[in-house]
Amino acid sequence: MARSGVTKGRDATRDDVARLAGVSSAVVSYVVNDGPRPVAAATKARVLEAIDKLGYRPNNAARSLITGRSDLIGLVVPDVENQYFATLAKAVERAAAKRGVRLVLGQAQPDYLPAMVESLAGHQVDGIITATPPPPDLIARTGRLTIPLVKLSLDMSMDAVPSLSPDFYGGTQGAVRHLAEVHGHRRIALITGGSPMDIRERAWVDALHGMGLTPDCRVHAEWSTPGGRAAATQLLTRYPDATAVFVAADQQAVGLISGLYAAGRRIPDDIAVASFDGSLTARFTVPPLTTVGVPFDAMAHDAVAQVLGATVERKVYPTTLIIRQSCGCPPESV
Amino acid sequence: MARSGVTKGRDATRDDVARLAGVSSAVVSYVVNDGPRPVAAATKARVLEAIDKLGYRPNNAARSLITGRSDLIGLVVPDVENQYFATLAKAVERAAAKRGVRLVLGQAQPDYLPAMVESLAGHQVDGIITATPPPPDLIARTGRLTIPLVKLSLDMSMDAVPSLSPDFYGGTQGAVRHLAEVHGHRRIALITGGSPMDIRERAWVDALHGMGLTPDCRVHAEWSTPGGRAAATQLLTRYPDATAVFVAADQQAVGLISGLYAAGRRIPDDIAVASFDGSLTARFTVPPLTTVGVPFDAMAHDAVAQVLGATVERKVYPTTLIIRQSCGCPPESV
DNA sequence: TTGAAAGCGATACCAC
DNA sequence: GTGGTATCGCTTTCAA
Repeated sequence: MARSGVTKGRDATRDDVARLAGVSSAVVSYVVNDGPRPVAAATKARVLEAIDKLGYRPNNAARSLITGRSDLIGLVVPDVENQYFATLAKAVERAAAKRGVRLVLGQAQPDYLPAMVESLAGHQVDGIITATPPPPDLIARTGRLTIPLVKLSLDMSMDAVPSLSPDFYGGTQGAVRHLAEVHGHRRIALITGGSPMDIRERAWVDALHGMGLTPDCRVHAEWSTPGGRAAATQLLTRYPDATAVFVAADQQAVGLISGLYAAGRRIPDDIAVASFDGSLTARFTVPPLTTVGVPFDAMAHDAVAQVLGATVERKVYPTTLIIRQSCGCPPESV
Repeated sequence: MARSGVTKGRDATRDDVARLAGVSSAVVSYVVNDGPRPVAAATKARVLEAIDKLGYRPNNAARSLITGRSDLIGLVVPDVENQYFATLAKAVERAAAKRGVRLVLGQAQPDYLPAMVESLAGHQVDGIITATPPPPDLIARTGRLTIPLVKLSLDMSMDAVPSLSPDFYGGTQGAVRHLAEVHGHRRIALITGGSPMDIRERAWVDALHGMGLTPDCRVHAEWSTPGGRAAATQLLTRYPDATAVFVAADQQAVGLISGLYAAGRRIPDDIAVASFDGSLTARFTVPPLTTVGVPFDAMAHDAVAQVLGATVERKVYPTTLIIRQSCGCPPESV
């Protein structure tokens, strides 16, 4: 059978290297880890040569067993196919790689999160970052949890789990105001997937109230592109007089645009759209989507640092309104 | 500091459980693994109770050390943010989870693949699935490679690595023929990111030749949405008379559509588009994209099975042409 | 049906 | 500067 590579039976171990180099296994360890004891240059060279010749590669399981660290962190998302989580995963993987840590990716809906956490913990990950909202009884359901857990890009809630998230409130308000103040819309609908009154919904309500408008056109839909597509129908049926929409996630906005287009509506002429996330896809919709940009890299960086021991605790990241054309701004206005 | 969960110092070990249950640690093992020796029902109950009370969770690193298996497999992609790889990652994660295996996700360009493989191997993954094309000297550059490696959704090439891929050739031909035979196009351009003459390019050439047409409008671009966007300009400049395009990847098609739209072209009226991948996003472009559907789940399932020991070797998966409107077909033709 | 004990591969402390 | 060696948590023969 054509297994790949040269199959030399069992991998070389540290003892093999020690034997070939004519040193003790401890020395091999010192060389591999640059410490904790010094090694003579000549000895070191011999060891390195042996390592190379044998194709020796330290066994992380063994190392992990004794050090208690695995250089693995877990990331849980509901669905990586969703562009938003894909972007998050990319950022987290990059941030982890920069620290020499590998990412174990798990997909789980909230219900299954406790089991997923258990599973990852069993694999000795050094920490877990979750973009899937933890059920209230997470801790109860996972026995004692001795490994760091941090929520990434989720509404902050009352649970004890540290949380890193974009400024949902401020970002949303900025976008809604842009629609009203720059483009003069008075009937600005909301599409969200949030549980009753997530932060974005609250921000939309407050923003409209603040401008003397009435927050009465809202439709809830799945946090996904098909969900946004379905929302288009709802919107058109229930609020035919809305002239603008704020969508809580780019993914939904993509579906919304598709639905609006299918219904013969023009964006932004018939209806203006602004959204939240600043995902890659928003640059390439037709027309390009005005959206609230989220600092994925900074958040991912801090999330990794946090589960790995630094203490960031909870933090809110500033967003930036990315103006494109779905809101009614001209093409070259950037 | 507000670390999450109850921190009870060190996790409970199998010995703790044994002590509490008043049995030997071997018995705990028998219970946890349902073998290899039988355990009396009463004893088992006591052990289970102790496990539960202590929140005991087997240490995978230790287990891996002795069994040689880690229940971890590696997946390498160039970029998970790219919708195509996100879809692949989702499918592979699901397939792995079904077998009780977790996924270690790595992002690496071809150049860095050998190092990534080394790193994953160090983490004792049971096998590696790569959607990043291996450089020709992968084996040479990774020392001996004793772990299963399989290429997923990549052109088959001459290297020794087993490969699972969609029917790039047949799928492409089908789409190109559809453009010509159903819609009557005679000038069908190609946009691809392939190295000189990837399979899709060859299929496009052959298909056109087979119909007495000339394959002379081709533009190469990055395998990404921005790449597709850039390709739009190229296409319009160099081949203004092309009335249809076949795009080698949905990602590029999304960018192309965006670029065409920005240039004031109507799809499919001014120019028809068909693409390859059948990704989620293709359903929601404006207009919806006609694309060659790839059986992601079947491929992912087999890839996991293969790296885990079953022997599928190499295989080509049939594709299906998903007719939507970018090619010129009517909305309700499905 | 249960227990004792030998490792799996690597780290790090303690002598030399 | 280098070499023994106990130890990490678990699986699995082998005896009892």
